[in-house]
Amino acid sequence: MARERDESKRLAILAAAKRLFAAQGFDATSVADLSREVALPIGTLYTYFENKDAIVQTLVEEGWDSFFATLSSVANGPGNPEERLSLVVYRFLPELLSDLDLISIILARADKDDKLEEKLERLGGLISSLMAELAVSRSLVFDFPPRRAMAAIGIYLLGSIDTLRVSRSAGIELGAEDFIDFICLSVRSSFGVELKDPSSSLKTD
Amino acid sequence: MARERDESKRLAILAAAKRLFAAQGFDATSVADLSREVALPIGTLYTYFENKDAIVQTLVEEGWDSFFATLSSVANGPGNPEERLSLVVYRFLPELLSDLDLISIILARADKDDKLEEKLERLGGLISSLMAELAVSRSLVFDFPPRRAMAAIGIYLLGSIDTLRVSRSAGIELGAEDFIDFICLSVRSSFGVELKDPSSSLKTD
Amino acid sequence: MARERDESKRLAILAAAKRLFAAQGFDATSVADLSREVALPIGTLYTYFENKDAIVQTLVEEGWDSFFATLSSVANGPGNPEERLSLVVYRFLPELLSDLDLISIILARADKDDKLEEKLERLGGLISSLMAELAVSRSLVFDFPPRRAMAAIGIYLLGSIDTLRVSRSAGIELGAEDFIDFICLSVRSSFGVELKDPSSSLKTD
Amino acid sequence: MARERDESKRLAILAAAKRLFAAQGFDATSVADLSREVALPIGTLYTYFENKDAIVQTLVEEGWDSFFATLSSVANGPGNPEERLSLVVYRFLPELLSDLDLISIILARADKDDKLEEKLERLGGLISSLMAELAVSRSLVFDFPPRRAMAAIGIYLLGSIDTLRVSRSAGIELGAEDFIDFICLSVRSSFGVELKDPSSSLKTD
DNA sequence: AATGAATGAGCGTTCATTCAT
DNA sequence: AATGAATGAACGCTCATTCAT
Repeated sequence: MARERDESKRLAILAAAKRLFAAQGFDATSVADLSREVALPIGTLYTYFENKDAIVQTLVEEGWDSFFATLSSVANGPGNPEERLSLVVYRFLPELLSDLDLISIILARADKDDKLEEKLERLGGLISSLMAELAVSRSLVFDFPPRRAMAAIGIYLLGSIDTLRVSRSAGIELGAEDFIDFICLSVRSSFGVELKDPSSSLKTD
Repeated sequence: MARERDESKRLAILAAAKRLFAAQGFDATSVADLSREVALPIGTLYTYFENKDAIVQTLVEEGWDSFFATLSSVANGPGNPEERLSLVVYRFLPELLSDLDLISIILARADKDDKLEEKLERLGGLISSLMAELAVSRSLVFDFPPRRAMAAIGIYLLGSIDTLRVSRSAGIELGAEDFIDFICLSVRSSFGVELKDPSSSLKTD
Repeated sequence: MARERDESKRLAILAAAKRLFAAQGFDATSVADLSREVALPIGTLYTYFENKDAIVQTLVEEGWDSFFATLSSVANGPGNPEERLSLVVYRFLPELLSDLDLISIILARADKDDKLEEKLERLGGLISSLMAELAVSRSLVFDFPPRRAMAAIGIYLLGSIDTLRVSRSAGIELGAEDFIDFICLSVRSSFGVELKDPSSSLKTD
Repeated sequence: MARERDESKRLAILAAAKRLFAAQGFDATSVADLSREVALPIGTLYTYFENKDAIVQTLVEEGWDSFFATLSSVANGPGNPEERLSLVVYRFLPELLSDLDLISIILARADKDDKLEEKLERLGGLISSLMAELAVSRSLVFDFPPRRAMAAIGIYLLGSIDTLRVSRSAGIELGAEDFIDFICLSVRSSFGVELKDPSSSLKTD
């Protein structure tokens, strides 16, 4: 039998692509660069991916899948709405911000993603329904029509991501905790909900 | 080389470049594309700009200059801090968001901008000092250490910009007013300051 | 390498190659295309043939062998010269024209065939000697020096083949019978010999 | 002003392409080969032709145009039908056969030519109407239904061309005069028309 | 013996920049 | 000064063949 297709090579290609595409951009990265980075001949890259575009697309799709998996396990998981919102902020957001390379690529290629609307709707839906549950549990009337909800989610999420990205480019040291800090502040002053870090809650009470 | 003779041609090149770079990206736009779009021979482009990169750089620099001019005239202008903050939100932000092409380019090339840190500091400084004035005038103690201020400004500004950009790519219709609406809401609940549209204030009082 | 084990696989490869090489050309057909068409792994093709070129060469050689077998059985067979010439036209020519794929390949690769001269001489010899017999039996003096004979045979044979091939490309519906019809006409007016379809001759006399 | 587009370069490219495409085939000739043969950098070839395919297409189209120009000037020219048919055979056919490289390419790419039907109809029309005139002038009733006429023209024309091509590949020395000789013989025995070489007719009468 | 992943030279094409005019 | 044809390195990708399994 001939050699088996080697998943570790596929993953190595994706990892190298993530590094290079984030660092220098998709167009500025040649397949030859990629082949050098991953230490595999050019032809081999084409054994694992149909073309250069398929590499970014896989990166983006698997990235969203992973983010969605974390987000929905947290947003639809057990616990009351406050706890789940805390998890979104203290678990999901740091995971998101930890993969700055991937989100740089996702943002840079948003305009080429033809399932983007679907993804945003899904993302918006998950967070909106969590907010709605929170409103019900608190007997509050949140005045959040869809457009305002969309704007709010976008601003907090994309704002955190992009500020992190840009500040890193500028050599300014901001970290995930700075955004979490600000979002908690905003949530408290807007909704009167105090989000607590679930990992430290074990100790406090 | 680069002998600026006819300002209208120079501006036409920049305008065409803004359109094309925003629509298809810097790398995907050839100098020949640009020459076709602006209906000027390739050689002429090189009379006005040293090379392709100098075109984006000029676009980015003049864009920031224009944004700064508006922002500082408003932030350092006459009126009390509340009024000036209102102008930032109701005058500066719409101007910023109206030039989506330019900010797409600025964001996409942030990582190549070697004066980015300086710009962000200047931007942060302008807004931070306005916030500080607001605190003094209101006798409030805003707990806004530099990192939190940076995060806040980044989130609102970049969040608005990028949400607008991404939503447009996804075919979702959000407009500047949705972001203004959300930011006013946030400012009110965080600082207790009610921002009013200055254009309508003429009539109310 | 090239260990002929399973004759049916070898034939399947040749049949698939004939189809693809005729339809898209030798250079435009990849070994991978061929492997897909014949539903056999690439490696297996190399078990049956040393390389891609050996496949066309085999196709061409076996094609000529088959044509020669038919032609010489008919030209050297029983019957008087008129009957045998009729068989050449009514039996051999239709067989030749029925395998348009093969003759397309043979013609397209004529310039790479290093036994071409030998083949043409053999072909010319078979037909020339039949014509000579016909002359003797009719007590005619055919003025057919070798060059004229060569030209005549080439024109009728290659002319029929190529006109059929080209007309098919152009979507014009010409069939073997049109060429037989014309050749019979030419033979009658040139040599005064009436060629009759041997299959119908059973009935007529 | 910049350099002017240089027609002599365009022609040099076409001439080199004719040589190489005829000698080794279109697919087997790389653009780099062509650039070497014509002693012009690769990029320059793309200044004159959109792509490799456009080069053959130009070659084929301009080739047909030239053939048609000769053929129609001769077939529709002055003189009685016999004289004009003589010119077709003694003027047009030698011109056709003299450019063996070009006709090799035309034949090899017939299946990619999407105006082939149109060309064949035009060619068939020119010759058919000349034959019809000949019939009228001779008060003969030629029994040439379209399919038979098509077959006849194809056989003589393509047969001559392809026999010449193949015989040259095989190292057999046949020349245009051999085909002219055979065609005159066929015309005489089929139609009773004696074709005379127009260049020698000056002397004979 | 049978396989199909691996390979890398070579393909057709592009394009930022130069420079003869 | 203004031009656009010229350039050639570099691009993304293919594929006949090999060889580890």
